[in-house]
Amino acid sequence: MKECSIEKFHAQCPSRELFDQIADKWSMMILAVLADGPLRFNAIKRGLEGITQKALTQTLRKLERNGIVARNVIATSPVAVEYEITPLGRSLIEPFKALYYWTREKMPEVEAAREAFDKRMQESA
Amino acid sequence: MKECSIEKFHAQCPSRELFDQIADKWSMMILAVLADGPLRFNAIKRGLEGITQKALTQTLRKLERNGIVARNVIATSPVAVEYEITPLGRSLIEPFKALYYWTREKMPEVEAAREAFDKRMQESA
DNA sequence: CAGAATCCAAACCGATACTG
DNA sequence: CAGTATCGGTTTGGATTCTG
Repeated sequence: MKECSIEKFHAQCPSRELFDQIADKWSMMILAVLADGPLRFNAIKRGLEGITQKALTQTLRKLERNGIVARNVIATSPVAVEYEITPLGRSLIEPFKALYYWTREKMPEVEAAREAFDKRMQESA
Repeated sequence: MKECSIEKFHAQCPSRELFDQIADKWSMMILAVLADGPLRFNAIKRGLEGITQKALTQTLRKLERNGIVARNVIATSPVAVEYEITPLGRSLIEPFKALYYWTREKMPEVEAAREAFDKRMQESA
């Protein structure tokens, strides 16, 4: 594996590959939803409007594989499964929150930029 | 538009929609590459191994529309186009860097988790 | 409840060719 | 140089159905 820096991202860089995996919207949102404590499958689903069962399952598996969430099966009937953030996953919350708060704070500026852009495009068309 | 909090992401929440747009790997990587100063199209491309011209164009347009990068056409022959981070975009670098450094720092833990997970899967199969 | 399996449409993706 | 346009191929995503 090649090494890589923040200035130059090699396709084979292991950090970059991990970056690709965690930097998707559902991963971030699931972590946010789990931040306050463990939740069961359908509880997570309820917290993430718009996610399908399939996408949730896939993303949870990915997070589990990367050691970011833990999957605990509780042997009741019917079985309950609860998902919990690991300590590793917890260390990821701070960076994610900063990003999320950025979007809330900068929304007005972004909206203005979009309007200006769309107007420019419209004029040149 | 519905409001939403970090605990509950509504599908129509404007912050969430913005979040979806910026939280993709190429956006983050382009910003990192531009962090030290403006670069021209092909220079950015050289910094991002694996990106296609199409993906780069699309991502740059998206970033431009959201006010994160500025596109400056320099009227030479042939024309030169340089991309530059805006102040708004610059405010996004800190959160992104934190995320990137996380991947570098936690890589060993993640690798270990993956091996353990794959072993569990293999055993149950 | 917590998924797995399946199917189909839609989005995306890279490769190629072309342009001012 | 900095793109646009196009075209299969593949992946993705949603909806639905089924199960221990």
